[in-house]
Amino acid sequence: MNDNQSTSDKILMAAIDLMSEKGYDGTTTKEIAAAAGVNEVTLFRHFGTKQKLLETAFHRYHYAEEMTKLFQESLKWELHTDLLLISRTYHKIMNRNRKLLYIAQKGSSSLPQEIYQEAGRHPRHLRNLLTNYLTAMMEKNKVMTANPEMTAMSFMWMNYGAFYSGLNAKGASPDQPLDDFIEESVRLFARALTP
Amino acid sequence: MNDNQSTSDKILMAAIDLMSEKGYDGTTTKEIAAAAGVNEVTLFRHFGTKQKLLETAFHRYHYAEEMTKLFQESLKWELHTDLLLISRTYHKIMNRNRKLLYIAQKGSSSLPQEIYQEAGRHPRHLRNLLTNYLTAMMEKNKVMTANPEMTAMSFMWMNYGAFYSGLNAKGASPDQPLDDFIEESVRLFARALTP
DNA sequence: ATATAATGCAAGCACTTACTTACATTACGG
DNA sequence: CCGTAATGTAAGTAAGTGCTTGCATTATAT
Repeated sequence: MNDNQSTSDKILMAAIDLMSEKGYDGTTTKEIAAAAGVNEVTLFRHFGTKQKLLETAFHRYHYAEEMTKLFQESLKWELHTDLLLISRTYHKIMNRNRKLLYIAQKGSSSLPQEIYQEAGRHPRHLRNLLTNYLTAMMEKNKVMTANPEMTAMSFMWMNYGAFYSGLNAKGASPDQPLDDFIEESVRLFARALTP
Repeated sequence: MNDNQSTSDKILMAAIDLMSEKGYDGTTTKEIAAAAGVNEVTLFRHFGTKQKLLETAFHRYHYAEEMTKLFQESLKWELHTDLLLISRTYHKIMNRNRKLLYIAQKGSSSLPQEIYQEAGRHPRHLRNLLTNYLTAMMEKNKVMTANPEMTAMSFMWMNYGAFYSGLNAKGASPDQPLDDFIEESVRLFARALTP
């Protein structure tokens, strides 16, 4: 049981890579083992089951508490500056866990529900934080909107859409278009919400 | 070959229903036949292959020319009114083909590329139409933005995100939250872009 | 009423997949 | 250097999958 860290990791990484491209059902244990440069039996000795293998991978999906901390500590209560920071952090987190999110998105009939819950946690959390922020800004007379929750949703969905439409799909892509989008969209929201 | 329309349709509908939930790989031909109330052999006699069955289903994905016609005929050159119409039409089209889009989104290693292309056609098309519209509105001094293409993308991704996050996932849902979102988000964009 | 086409049924085939077992080989720390 | 743990190799199992075949049954149209 004293896992050779390196071997387990190689298998996990290979599984994540393949499954994020071909889905859980479409990826075989033989493929994973081959991609990891390891015998298929070793895979089963480490994880017992294909499903447990993926669950282990998702366990490493450490939900970033970054967002909570950001909302507690780093906000300047200046709309444009804050939205920019929020959007950039959002994409950083999503990007870091991109492959796992893709796996959850593709889904499968034989996948434990826990995985989908984990994948949906971050967006729901952000929606709440953002709604509260906008409400507080309204009380400071620094934001004007008829419906802070819907405004928060709009901002979230815009970034969600940008992420899943593969804006930053390539591995070490230059990220320039992403930055352009973030700046332009934040400018738009700031202008719309400023009283 | 003179297909009994009703039988073929039952099979196609069952396939779309199941695959949109469990993915192409996760759905068996036996299941499809059972859900259609038909013998599995009948399925193969009609479509020959599981893959050809899905391709036939996608052939019914009649890409709505509605959008093009809308941009040619129905625009009032009044920002708020036009964005509202565009957003509503977008969600109408997406919703009509929701299940097929879900199948493409889940994907599979053994799915013909044609299917993904078809699924991506509508968003790309809308982006172009919307960019051109915003540019024209700028020339009329009715819209102000530094980057019409990015603005179009932002609007598109926002609606794309709202759609895929399952805002309207339930079959005959009341659609009230969707309407709320559309109105609030259009108001926001109109305010941001009005000079 | 009879020919023709569409469907059902039972069985099976060829192949893949997740997973197992038994045994040989290597790596490695005390 | 030796014992133990980790890995490789080969073979196989049980179940599931897409798909086929042969034949019986039902519907439909002329």
